[in-house]
Amino acid sequence: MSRWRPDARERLQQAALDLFAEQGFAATTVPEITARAGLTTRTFFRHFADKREVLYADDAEVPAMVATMMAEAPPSAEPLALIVEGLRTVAETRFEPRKAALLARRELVRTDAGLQERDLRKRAVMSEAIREGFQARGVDPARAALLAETSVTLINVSLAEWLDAPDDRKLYDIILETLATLRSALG
Amino acid sequence: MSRWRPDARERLQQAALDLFAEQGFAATTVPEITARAGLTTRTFFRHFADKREVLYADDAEVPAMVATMMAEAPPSAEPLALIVEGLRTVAETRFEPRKAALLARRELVRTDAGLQERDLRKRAVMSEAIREGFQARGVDPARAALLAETSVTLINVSLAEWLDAPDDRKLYDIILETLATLRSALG
DNA sequence: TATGGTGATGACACGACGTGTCATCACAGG
DNA sequence: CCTGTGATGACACGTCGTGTCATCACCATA
Repeated sequence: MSRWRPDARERLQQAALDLFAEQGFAATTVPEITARAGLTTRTFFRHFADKREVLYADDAEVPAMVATMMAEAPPSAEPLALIVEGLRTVAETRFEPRKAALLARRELVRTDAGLQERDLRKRAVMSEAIREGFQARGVDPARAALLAETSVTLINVSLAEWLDAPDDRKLYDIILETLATLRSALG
Repeated sequence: MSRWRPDARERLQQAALDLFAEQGFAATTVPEITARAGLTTRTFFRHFADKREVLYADDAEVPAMVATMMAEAPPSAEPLALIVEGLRTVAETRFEPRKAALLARRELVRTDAGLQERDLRKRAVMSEAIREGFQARGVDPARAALLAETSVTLINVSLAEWLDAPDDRKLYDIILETLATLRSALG
């Protein structure tokens, strides 16, 4: 038997999610989490930068994934088509299969200002990745920033709607509708 | 003579800004700030919700101002025209006269992740105010959310560009350019 | 003039977060 | 068998932010 039970990170994450669901985010202390996971407080902060990060561990690689997608797309691809295609992949691989978890997280975030700020930061990181992706493709900086912010707006507005929609609604379809709405609004 | 020197809030704000400029945000403690202002730590937190808020005190009333403007605009106004006109007012009254302060704040925010999160939260609050303004005018929820997010994107992308532009460039002109760029990018 | 209310501040304790640092010790590789 | 490595424990510590009670100039009113 090894010195410690394996999967410390996963145990911490599970304990944290359980406790947040039971008593809320703010009311849960890090020592409580680590006690349930059978570890020490210090170890929690070796795996997660802070208490909020544990809620976003599953999304850590998404920006890099987006960057890769953008780098590998054919040079001829139009920015808007690139966005739509990218959002489709992210929607299908990262969001559609996790609706319940995303709903639970949204509920938690709603209750805590600090979590809202962290949520916004994650969006900003995503926007930054997209912006860099466009700039690497030769799009000029101002346009790249604008396209990136707009992409993030598209996914977030659509995501919010999808989370409240019946289960048979596809996120990708909502994204397309949202894009159409945006176009008509700027008409 | 009154029991305490007046303007406690302003003194705290000034002391904080000075110290942040001298030693950075993270390296400055709240007791340092209050010592310089001649007050106690507890008093700081009576005037500002947390250490970061002191940097945003001057913008506290902006969302309410936007809400008022939107409520008072003639019912016939088109959403897009409303946005442009609103951004013009905000640009001229709240941003143009404060370029130096805004540059200094941006520099501080750049150095601290926590400040970045707070900055994003302020944008989200603004977006929320705009969204509610549109909904109160009868715009349907999805469209209102989209218009609000897009408005905030417009002002932020434009603001970033304006802060780096020569002093004779007008923020409002940059906003118009940004809007044109956005239209063409979605075209 | 007296009196009682009010509102801003001080003083103090405290819990929680997050970090620095050193010790421990199973495990892998030579 | 030996040695380095990497994950964890143990512990101290600084900072943030809140709860609570005391203080006391100022003000309104009788």
